[in-house]
Amino acid sequence: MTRRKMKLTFIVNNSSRKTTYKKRKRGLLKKAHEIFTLSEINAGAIIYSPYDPTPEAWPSVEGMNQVITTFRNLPEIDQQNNVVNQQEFVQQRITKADKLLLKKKKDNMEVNLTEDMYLFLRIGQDLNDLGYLVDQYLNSLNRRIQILEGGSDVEICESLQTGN
Amino acid sequence: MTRRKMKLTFIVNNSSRKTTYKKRKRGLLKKAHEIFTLSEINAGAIIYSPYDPTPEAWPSVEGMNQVITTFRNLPEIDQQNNVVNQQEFVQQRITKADKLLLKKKKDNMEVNLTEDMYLFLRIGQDLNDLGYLVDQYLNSLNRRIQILEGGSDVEICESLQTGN
DNA sequence: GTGACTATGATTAGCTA
DNA sequence: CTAGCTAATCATAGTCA
Repeated sequence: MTRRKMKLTFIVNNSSRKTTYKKRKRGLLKKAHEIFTLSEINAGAIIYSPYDPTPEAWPSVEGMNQVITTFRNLPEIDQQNNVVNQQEFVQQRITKADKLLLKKKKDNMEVNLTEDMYLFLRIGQDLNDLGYLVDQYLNSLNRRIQILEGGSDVEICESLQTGN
Repeated sequence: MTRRKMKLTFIVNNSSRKTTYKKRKRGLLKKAHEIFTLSEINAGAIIYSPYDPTPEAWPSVEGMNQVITTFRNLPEIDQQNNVVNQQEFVQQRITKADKLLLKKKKDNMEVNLTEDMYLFLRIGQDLNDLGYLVDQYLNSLNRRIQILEGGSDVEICESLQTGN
Protein backbone atom coordinates (compact mmCIF):
# COMPACT_ATOMS: atom_id res chain seq x y z
CA MET A 1 0.00 0.00 0.00
CA THR A 2 0.86 3.62 0.17
CA ARG A 3 3.40 2.91 -2.55
CA ARG A 4 1.07 2.24 -5.42
CA LYS A 5 2.33 3.46 -8.78
CA MET A 6 2.12 0.05 -10.39
CA LYS A 7 3.47 -0.56 -13.84
CA LEU A 8 0.98 -0.85 -16.67
CA THR A 9 1.65 -4.39 -17.73
CA PHE A 10 -0.23 -7.65 -17.64
CA ILE A 11 -0.79 -8.81 -14.05
CA VAL A 12 0.69 -12.26 -13.78
CA ASN A 13 -0.88 -13.21 -10.45
CA ASN A 14 -4.28 -14.70 -11.17
CA SER A 15 -6.22 -13.48 -8.15
CA SER A 16 -4.72 -10.02 -8.33
CA ARG A 17 -5.56 -9.78 -11.99
CA LYS A 18 -9.13 -10.79 -11.39
CA THR A 19 -9.55 -8.40 -8.47
CA THR A 20 -8.07 -5.51 -10.40
CA TYR A 21 -10.19 -6.35 -13.41
CA LYS A 22 -13.40 -6.39 -11.43
CA LYS A 23 -12.63 -3.12 -9.69
CA ARG A 24 -11.64 -1.37 -12.85
CA LYS A 25 -14.55 -2.74 -14.79
CA ARG A 26 -16.83 -1.14 -12.24
CA GLY A 27 -15.08 2.17 -12.68
CA LEU A 28 -15.11 1.91 -16.45
CA LEU A 29 -18.81 1.21 -16.67
CA LYS A 30 -19.51 4.04 -14.24
CA LYS A 31 -17.48 6.43 -16.39
CA ALA A 32 -19.31 5.23 -19.45
CA HIS A 33 -22.64 5.87 -17.77
CA GLU A 34 -21.53 9.36 -16.75
CA ILE A 35 -20.36 10.46 -20.17
CA PHE A 36 -23.56 9.09 -21.64
CA THR A 37 -25.67 11.01 -19.13
CA LEU A 38 -23.75 14.25 -19.55
CA SER A 39 -23.70 14.43 -23.31
CA GLU A 40 -26.28 12.00 -24.71
CA ILE A 41 -24.01 10.24 -27.09
CA ASN A 42 -24.95 7.00 -28.76
CA ALA A 43 -22.53 4.41 -27.49
CA GLY A 44 -22.04 0.80 -26.65
CA ALA A 45 -19.40 -1.32 -24.99
CA ILE A 46 -18.95 -5.01 -24.53
CA ILE A 47 -16.38 -6.95 -22.51
CA TYR A 48 -15.63 -10.63 -22.86
CA SER A 49 -13.67 -11.79 -19.85
CA PRO A 50 -12.74 -15.27 -18.66
CA TYR A 51 -14.11 -14.36 -15.23
CA ASP A 52 -17.68 -13.66 -16.17
CA PRO A 53 -19.79 -16.46 -17.64
CA THR A 54 -21.60 -13.92 -19.79
CA PRO A 55 -20.18 -10.88 -21.57
CA GLU A 56 -20.40 -7.66 -19.62
CA ALA A 57 -22.03 -4.92 -21.58
CA TRP A 58 -23.01 -1.32 -21.45
CA PRO A 59 -25.48 0.16 -21.78
CA SER A 60 -27.71 -2.28 -19.99
CA VAL A 61 -31.24 -3.17 -20.92
CA GLU A 62 -32.81 0.24 -20.45
CA GLY A 63 -30.61 2.22 -22.81
CA MET A 64 -30.64 -0.61 -25.24
CA ASN A 65 -34.40 -0.84 -25.38
CA GLN A 66 -34.43 2.83 -26.23
CA VAL A 67 -32.20 2.19 -29.22
CA ILE A 68 -34.33 -0.72 -30.33
CA THR A 69 -37.52 1.28 -29.95
CA THR A 70 -36.03 4.11 -31.96
CA PHE A 71 -35.06 1.71 -34.70
CA ARG A 72 -38.42 0.00 -34.76
CA ASN A 73 -40.18 3.33 -35.13
CA LEU A 74 -38.06 4.38 -38.10
CA PRO A 75 -40.25 2.85 -40.83
CA GLU A 76 -43.26 4.79 -39.56
CA ILE A 77 -41.49 8.09 -40.07
CA ASP A 78 -41.04 7.65 -43.79
CA GLN A 79 -42.80 4.85 -45.59
CA GLN A 80 -42.04 5.95 -49.12
CA ASN A 81 -38.51 5.39 -50.29
CA ASN A 82 -36.58 2.24 -50.87
CA VAL A 83 -34.20 2.70 -47.97
CA VAL A 84 -37.09 2.47 -45.54
CA ASN A 85 -38.31 -0.65 -47.23
CA GLN A 86 -34.90 -2.12 -46.67
CA GLN A 87 -35.21 -1.25 -43.01
CA GLU A 88 -38.61 -2.84 -42.79
CA PHE A 89 -37.28 -5.99 -44.30
CA VAL A 90 -34.37 -6.17 -41.91
CA GLN A 91 -36.58 -5.30 -38.98
CA GLN A 92 -39.03 -8.02 -39.82
CA ARG A 93 -36.27 -10.55 -40.16
CA ILE A 94 -34.59 -9.60 -36.91
CA THR A 95 -37.79 -9.42 -34.93
CA LYS A 96 -38.53 -12.93 -36.03
CA ALA A 97 -35.16 -14.26 -35.01
CA ASP A 98 -35.34 -12.25 -31.82
CA LYS A 99 -38.54 -13.94 -30.74
CA LEU A 100 -37.16 -17.38 -31.37
CA LEU A 101 -34.02 -16.45 -29.53
CA LEU A 102 -35.76 -15.16 -26.43
CA LYS A 103 -37.93 -18.22 -26.40
CA LYS A 104 -34.86 -20.39 -26.58
CA LYS A 105 -32.66 -18.78 -23.98
CA LYS A 106 -34.76 -17.06 -21.33
CA ASP A 107 -32.09 -17.27 -18.66
CA ASN A 108 -29.61 -15.36 -20.77
CA MET A 109 -31.83 -12.60 -22.00
CA GLU A 110 -29.73 -9.60 -21.17
CA VAL A 111 -26.73 -10.83 -23.10
CA ASN A 112 -28.73 -11.58 -26.19
CA LEU A 113 -30.47 -8.25 -26.10
CA THR A 114 -27.14 -6.52 -25.78
CA GLU A 115 -25.79 -8.37 -28.75
CA ASP A 116 -28.90 -7.37 -30.65
CA MET A 117 -28.18 -3.80 -29.71
CA TYR A 118 -25.05 -3.73 -31.80
CA LEU A 119 -26.97 -5.04 -34.76
CA PHE A 120 -29.57 -2.32 -34.34
CA LEU A 121 -27.01 0.37 -33.75
CA ARG A 122 -25.07 -0.63 -36.80
CA ILE A 123 -28.06 -0.87 -39.09
CA GLY A 124 -29.65 2.27 -37.78
CA GLN A 125 -26.51 4.34 -38.02
CA ASP A 126 -25.43 3.86 -41.59
CA LEU A 127 -27.32 1.94 -44.23
CA ASN A 128 -24.38 2.25 -46.57
CA ASP A 129 -22.20 -0.01 -44.47
CA LEU A 130 -21.61 -3.73 -44.53
CA GLY A 131 -25.03 -4.47 -43.08
CA TYR A 132 -26.66 -2.72 -45.99
CA LEU A 133 -24.75 -4.81 -48.47
CA VAL A 134 -25.68 -7.97 -46.59
CA ASP A 135 -29.30 -6.90 -46.70
CA GLN A 136 -29.06 -6.26 -50.40
CA TYR A 137 -27.71 -9.75 -50.68
CA LEU A 138 -30.66 -11.06 -48.71
CA ASN A 139 -33.03 -9.18 -50.94
CA SER A 140 -31.37 -10.56 -54.02
CA LEU A 141 -31.91 -14.03 -52.60
CA ASN A 142 -35.52 -13.21 -51.94
CA ARG A 143 -36.03 -11.90 -55.42
CA ARG A 144 -34.52 -15.02 -56.87
CA ILE A 145 -36.81 -17.20 -54.80
CA GLN A 146 -39.81 -15.15 -55.82
CA ILE A 147 -38.86 -15.41 -59.46
CA LEU A 148 -38.19 -19.11 -59.21
CA GLU A 149 -41.41 -20.04 -57.47
CA GLY A 150 -43.58 -17.11 -58.47
CA GLY A 151 -44.74 -16.73 -54.87
CA SER A 152 -45.20 -13.88 -52.43
CA ASP A 153 -42.60 -12.52 -50.02
CA VAL A 154 -44.70 -13.52 -47.02
CA GLU A 155 -43.51 -17.06 -47.49
CA ILE A 156 -39.90 -15.95 -47.22
CA CYS A 157 -40.30 -14.66 -43.71
CA GLU A 158 -41.84 -17.89 -42.58
CA SER A 159 -38.90 -19.91 -43.80
CA LEU A 160 -37.00 -18.95 -40.71
CA GLN A 161 -39.17 -21.25 -38.66
CA THR A 162 -38.48 -24.19 -40.89
CA GLY A 163 -34.84 -23.23 -41.32
CA ASN A 164 -33.50 -25.92 -39.02
CA MET B 1 -13.48 26.39 -9.84
CA THR B 2 -12.33 24.81 -6.67
CA ARG B 3 -16.00 24.08 -6.06
CA ARG B 4 -16.47 21.34 -8.59
CA LYS B 5 -18.90 18.63 -7.58
CA MET B 6 -21.15 19.12 -10.58
CA LYS B 7 -24.46 17.37 -10.84
CA LEU B 8 -24.68 14.37 -13.13
CA THR B 9 -27.23 15.63 -15.60
CA PHE B 10 -27.24 16.56 -19.25
CA ILE B 11 -25.09 19.64 -19.87
CA VAL B 12 -27.34 22.18 -21.57
CA ASN B 13 -24.60 24.54 -22.72
CA ASN B 14 -23.38 23.38 -26.10
CA SER B 15 -19.71 24.28 -25.87
CA SER B 16 -19.40 23.03 -22.30
CA ARG B 17 -21.01 19.76 -23.26
CA LYS B 18 -18.66 19.27 -26.15
CA THR B 19 -15.58 20.14 -24.09
CA THR B 20 -16.60 17.82 -21.27
CA TYR B 21 -17.37 15.07 -23.73
CA LYS B 22 -14.00 15.33 -25.41
CA LYS B 23 -12.13 15.35 -22.11
CA ARG B 24 -14.05 12.43 -20.70
CA LYS B 25 -13.83 10.45 -23.89
CA ARG B 26 -10.06 10.71 -23.62
CA GLY B 27 -10.16 9.45 -20.07
CA LEU B 28 -12.57 6.68 -20.90
CA LEU B 29 -10.48 5.34 -23.76
CA LYS B 30 -7.39 5.54 -21.58
CA LYS B 31 -9.12 3.51 -18.87
CA ALA B 32 -10.25 1.01 -21.45
CA HIS B 33 -6.72 0.66 -22.72
CA GLU B 34 -5.42 0.15 -19.19
CA ILE B 35 -7.87 -2.55 -18.21
CA PHE B 36 -7.20 -4.28 -21.50
CA THR B 37 -3.45 -4.19 -20.90
CA LEU B 38 -3.68 -5.33 -17.30
CA SER B 39 -5.98 -8.28 -17.79
CA GLU B 40 -6.12 -9.19 -21.47
CA ILE B 41 -9.85 -9.21 -21.80
CA ASN B 42 -11.63 -9.28 -25.14
CA ALA B 43 -13.49 -6.05 -25.41
CA GLY B 44 -14.79 -3.43 -27.77
CA ALA B 45 -16.38 -0.03 -27.49
CA ILE B 46 -17.94 2.33 -29.96
CA ILE B 47 -19.17 5.87 -29.53
CA TYR B 48 -21.41 7.74 -31.94
CA SER B 49 -21.29 11.43 -31.13
CA PRO B 50 -22.58 14.44 -33.03
CA TYR B 51 -19.14 16.02 -32.63
CA ASP B 52 -17.06 13.51 -34.48
CA PRO B 53 -17.71 12.90 -38.19
CA THR B 54 -16.86 9.23 -37.69
CA PRO B 55 -17.67 6.98 -34.74
CA GLU B 56 -14.97 6.80 -32.11
CA ALA B 57 -13.97 3.25 -31.38
CA TRP B 58 -11.74 1.18 -29.19
CA PRO B 59 -9.75 -0.86 -29.76
CA SER B 60 -8.40 0.77 -32.90
CA VAL B 61 -7.46 -0.98 -36.08
CA GLU B 62 -4.57 -3.06 -34.70
CA GLY B 63 -6.50 -4.82 -31.94
CA MET B 64 -9.43 -5.24 -34.23
CA ASN B 65 -7.42 -6.91 -36.96
CA GLN B 66 -6.25 -9.36 -34.33
CA VAL B 67 -9.83 -10.28 -33.57
CA ILE B 68 -10.65 -10.64 -37.24
CA THR B 69 -7.58 -12.78 -37.86
CA THR B 70 -8.49 -15.00 -34.94
CA PHE B 71 -11.96 -15.43 -36.30
CA ARG B 72 -10.79 -16.17 -39.81
CA ASN B 73 -8.46 -18.86 -38.52
CA LEU B 74 -11.21 -20.61 -36.57
CA PRO B 75 -12.42 -22.91 -39.38
CA GLU B 76 -8.88 -24.29 -39.79
CA ILE B 77 -8.84 -25.43 -36.19
CA ASP B 78 -11.79 -27.75 -36.53
CA GLN B 79 -13.13 -28.57 -39.96
CA GLN B 80 -15.41 -31.38 -38.96
CA ASN B 81 -18.63 -30.39 -37.27
CA ASN B 82 -21.57 -28.42 -38.55
CA VAL B 83 -20.93 -25.41 -36.39
CA VAL B 84 -17.66 -24.78 -38.16
CA ASN B 85 -19.35 -25.11 -41.52
CA GLN B 86 -21.72 -22.41 -40.41
CA GLN B 87 -18.76 -20.24 -39.59
CA GLU B 88 -17.23 -20.86 -42.97
CA PHE B 89 -20.44 -19.88 -44.64
CA VAL B 90 -20.72 -16.66 -42.67
CA GLN B 91 -17.07 -15.88 -43.19
CA GLN B 92 -17.38 -16.34 -46.92
CA ARG B 93 -20.40 -14.11 -47.06
CA ILE B 94 -18.84 -11.39 -44.97
CA THR B 95 -15.52 -11.46 -46.74
CA LYS B 96 -17.37 -10.90 -49.96
CA ALA B 97 -19.32 -7.96 -48.66
CA ASP B 98 -16.23 -6.63 -46.96
CA LYS B 99 -14.29 -6.48 -50.20
CA LEU B 100 -17.05 -4.66 -51.97
CA LEU B 101 -17.35 -2.30 -49.05
CA LEU B 102 -13.67 -1.43 -48.89
CA LYS B 103 -13.66 -0.90 -52.60
CA LYS B 104 -16.61 1.43 -52.26
CA LYS B 105 -15.54 3.52 -49.31
CA LYS B 106 -11.79 3.70 -49.05
CA ASP B 107 -11.75 7.00 -47.23
CA ASN B 108 -13.82 5.64 -44.38
CA MET B 109 -12.05 2.37 -43.84
CA GLU B 110 -11.47 2.51 -40.13
CA VAL B 111 -15.12 3.00 -39.33
CA ASN B 112 -16.21 0.12 -41.47
CA LEU B 113 -13.62 -2.21 -40.05
CA THR B 114 -14.71 -1.28 -36.57
CA GLU B 115 -18.29 -2.04 -37.37
CA ASP B 116 -17.18 -5.33 -38.83
CA MET B 117 -15.36 -6.06 -35.60
CA TYR B 118 -18.59 -6.27 -33.69
CA LEU B 119 -19.99 -8.65 -36.21
CA PHE B 120 -16.93 -10.85 -35.89
CA LEU B 121 -16.88 -10.62 -32.13
CA ARG B 122 -20.51 -11.51 -31.89
CA ILE B 123 -20.40 -14.40 -34.29
CA GLY B 124 -17.14 -15.73 -32.94
CA GLN B 125 -18.22 -15.61 -29.35
CA ASP B 126 -21.50 -17.45 -29.35
CA LEU B 127 -22.98 -19.25 -32.30
CA ASN B 128 -26.17 -19.85 -30.38
CA ASP B 129 -27.12 -16.18 -30.47
CA LEU B 130 -29.16 -14.15 -32.88
CA GLY B 131 -26.46 -14.19 -35.50
CA TYR B 132 -26.58 -17.93 -35.60
CA LEU B 133 -30.31 -17.93 -36.17
CA VAL B 134 -29.93 -15.38 -38.93
CA ASP B 135 -27.32 -17.55 -40.54
CA GLN B 136 -29.60 -20.57 -40.30
CA TYR B 137 -32.18 -18.45 -42.01
CA LEU B 138 -29.70 -17.62 -44.76
CA ASN B 139 -28.84 -21.26 -45.14
CA SER B 140 -32.48 -22.16 -45.39
CA LEU B 141 -32.83 -19.63 -48.19
CA ASN B 142 -29.80 -21.10 -49.90
CA ARG B 143 -31.20 -24.61 -49.61
CA ARG B 144 -34.46 -23.48 -51.09
CA ILE B 145 -32.73 -21.88 -54.02
CA GLN B 146 -30.64 -24.97 -54.57
CA ILE B 147 -33.73 -27.16 -54.49
CA LEU B 148 -35.66 -24.86 -56.78
CA GLU B 149 -32.98 -24.50 -59.41
CA GLY B 150 -30.97 -27.67 -58.76
CA GLY B 151 -27.74 -25.63 -58.89
CA SER B 152 -24.60 -25.39 -56.79
CA ASP B 153 -24.01 -23.08 -53.86
CA VAL B 154 -21.22 -21.27 -55.72
CA GLU B 155 -23.86 -19.36 -57.63
CA ILE B 156 -25.35 -18.12 -54.38
CA CYS B 157 -22.23 -16.32 -53.32
CA GLU B 158 -22.02 -14.54 -56.63
CA SER B 159 -25.49 -13.13 -56.28
CA LEU B 160 -24.16 -10.52 -53.92
CA GLN B 161 -22.50 -8.76 -56.81
CA THR B 162 -25.70 -8.61 -58.78
CA GLY B 163 -27.80 -7.73 -55.78
CA ASN B 164 -28.09 -4.11 -56.65
C1' DG C 1 -12.35 26.71 -31.18
C1' DT C 2 -7.39 24.22 -28.62
C1' DG C 3 -3.94 23.50 -24.91
C1' DA C 4 -2.13 24.12 -20.15
C1' DC C 5 -2.86 24.55 -15.39
C1' DT C 6 -4.45 23.13 -10.87
C1' DA C 7 -7.49 22.50 -6.87
C1' DT C 8 -10.49 19.14 -5.88
C1' DG C 9 -13.20 14.98 -6.15
C1' DA C 10 -12.94 10.32 -7.86
C1' DT C 11 -10.57 6.05 -8.49
C1' DT C 12 -8.07 2.36 -6.89
C1' DA C 13 -3.81 -0.98 -5.09
C1' DG C 14 -2.83 -3.04 -1.30
C1' DC C 15 -4.41 -4.38 2.75
C1' DT C 16 -7.55 -6.30 6.53
C1' DA C 17 -11.41 -9.15 8.28
C1' DC D 1 -14.03 -15.47 -2.91
C1' DT D 2 -16.42 -10.72 -1.04
C1' DA D 3 -16.60 -6.38 1.22
C1' DG D 4 -14.70 -2.48 3.40
C1' DC D 5 -10.71 0.69 4.30
C1' DT D 6 -7.25 4.25 3.34
C1' DA D 7 -3.36 6.39 1.35
C1' DA D 8 -1.82 7.61 -2.89
C1' DT D 9 -2.53 8.46 -7.65
C1' DC D 10 -5.46 9.84 -11.22
C1' DA D 11 -9.08 12.46 -13.78
C1' DT D 12 -11.12 16.57 -14.68
C1' DA D 13 -14.25 21.35 -14.10
C1' DG D 14 -13.23 25.63 -14.26
C1' DT D 15 -10.15 28.89 -15.76
C1' DC D 16 -6.75 31.44 -18.33
C1' DA D 17 -3.81 32.30 -22.43
